[in-house]
Amino acid sequence: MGIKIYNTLTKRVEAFEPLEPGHVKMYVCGPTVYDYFHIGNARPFIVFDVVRRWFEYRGYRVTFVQNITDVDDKIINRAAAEGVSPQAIAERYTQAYWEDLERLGVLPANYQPKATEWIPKMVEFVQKLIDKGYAYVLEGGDVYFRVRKFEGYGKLSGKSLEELEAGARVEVDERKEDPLDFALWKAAKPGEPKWPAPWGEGRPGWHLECSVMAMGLLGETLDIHGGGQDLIFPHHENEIAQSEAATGKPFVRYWMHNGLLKYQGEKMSKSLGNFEYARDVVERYGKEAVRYFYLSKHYRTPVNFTHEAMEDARRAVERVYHLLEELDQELDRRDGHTAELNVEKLTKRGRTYLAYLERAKREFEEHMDDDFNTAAALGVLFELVKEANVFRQDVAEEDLPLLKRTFELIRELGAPLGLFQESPWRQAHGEVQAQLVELLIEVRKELRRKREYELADRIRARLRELGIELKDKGEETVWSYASTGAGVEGG
RNA sequence: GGCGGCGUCGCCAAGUGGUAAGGCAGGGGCCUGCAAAGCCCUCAUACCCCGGUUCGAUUCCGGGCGCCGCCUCCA
Repeated sequence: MGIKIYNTLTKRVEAFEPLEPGHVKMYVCGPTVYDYFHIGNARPFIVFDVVRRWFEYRGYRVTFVQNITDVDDKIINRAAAEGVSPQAIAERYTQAYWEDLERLGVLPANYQPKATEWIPKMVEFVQKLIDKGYAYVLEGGDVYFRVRKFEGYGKLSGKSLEELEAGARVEVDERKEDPLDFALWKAAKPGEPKWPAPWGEGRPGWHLECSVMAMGLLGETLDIHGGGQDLIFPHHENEIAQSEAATGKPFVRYWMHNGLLKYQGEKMSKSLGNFEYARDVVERYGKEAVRYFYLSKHYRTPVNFTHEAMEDARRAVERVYHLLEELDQELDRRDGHTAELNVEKLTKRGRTYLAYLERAKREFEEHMDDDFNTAAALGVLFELVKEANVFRQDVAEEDLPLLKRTFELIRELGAPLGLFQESPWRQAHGEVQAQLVELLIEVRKELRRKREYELADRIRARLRELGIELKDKGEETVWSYASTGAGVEGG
């Protein structure tokens, strides 16, 4: 039935058809590298990471571009404040950006172009707009885009020129032909980074880079362009104007915008000062809790950040890992890892359960296809966890392959969400350590047999302090790495 | 003021024209030497309010109220 997407441009959910069959070309606005990104900034990174993974899950080839804005007022200001070069700031935070994405489990984009590496292309692009009469040069060397000349300005944000004019704030630059016009090129000021251009040295305006790099890497018409809702106006509106003015072709076919993160009821924002760095939140709750936190909501709705919610998310993720661990160890105990699934041999109960597994998978996929409804999909996944927990209580020998199938299915469905792929078990921490733990379990088993509970409990308590959790099941004991703090993440 | 979004259990959050998934928290029980995990039972009868359409609306329409975002750099 295919993937459906809510398109900001049409304000409707539409069936997705890529321009080139089987190949999705998507672009998402990346960071301005002047600081670590905050937990709110992490939302689009995670959301579009999942969009990308879902297309791949569905068999599409995806070319995903995410830019890095490494020349900008904020970088220049920060550099001045620290007394270092803008380049040094940009390099430092570009590096940090990559590190943080990795910590969030976000797959790297296929292309991560830096604005400073595309300046000549941008200059060409501006020249083209000037030649076509869509842009004009002011005396000092600033170049502006002539908004009124572009028919359809406002189609993305739903704004009319009249409204915009009425709402226009006091305009600093009186030399502009029209208050609505926006900067394509900023003339160099003393001490600022600058590049040569036919109309004078300077640097590109913010909107310009996205258009130039997106079209440079993906072609004149993109399938998908994404970003936060706060970018709809003016950023994306301006991108459309300049791109379509230059090429005469539709710039983007599906515009996707994620909702924003609130913090204590207000928008989380650097300028308001009410934010927490993504890296700190990941450190505290683990990457999967952060991903779960976002994915348990629809990507277009606003969400409120609280530590309670992060803690809940952490526990929810833990619940799934507990099941995986139980399944794995049950398979170990009963030599079930190699058993082949053969429907003929299953018990009646097993067949019913298998049918359920298949239905769950289908429902999960349908929800994901429906405008990436990760919240509903996760609902299906947790229902599966529940059913699996019931099923595994009493499994006939013939049905053992279903335990394996359950384990695999959770991994399979978790993969496009970037969840449940970790190994919180022994292999994540090395064989020797695992054998040591098992040795202690052996000793403790003996102690319990002798009813020397005091010592047995001390072993359990001390291991707990080391992040290793023991759970007794009658005579046997299963163990896992505890997930408080960084535990589940393999810490 | 203009544009857009949102208002579902204590908290988070899907969803549907025929009385509502899931997670977290809570209560009772089973299991256990104890614990942890798990299981079973329980946990929305005004789905913001008021009208309307309908045999029937939380779901559609209209009007309110409240909250949020954008209109300025911002994911």
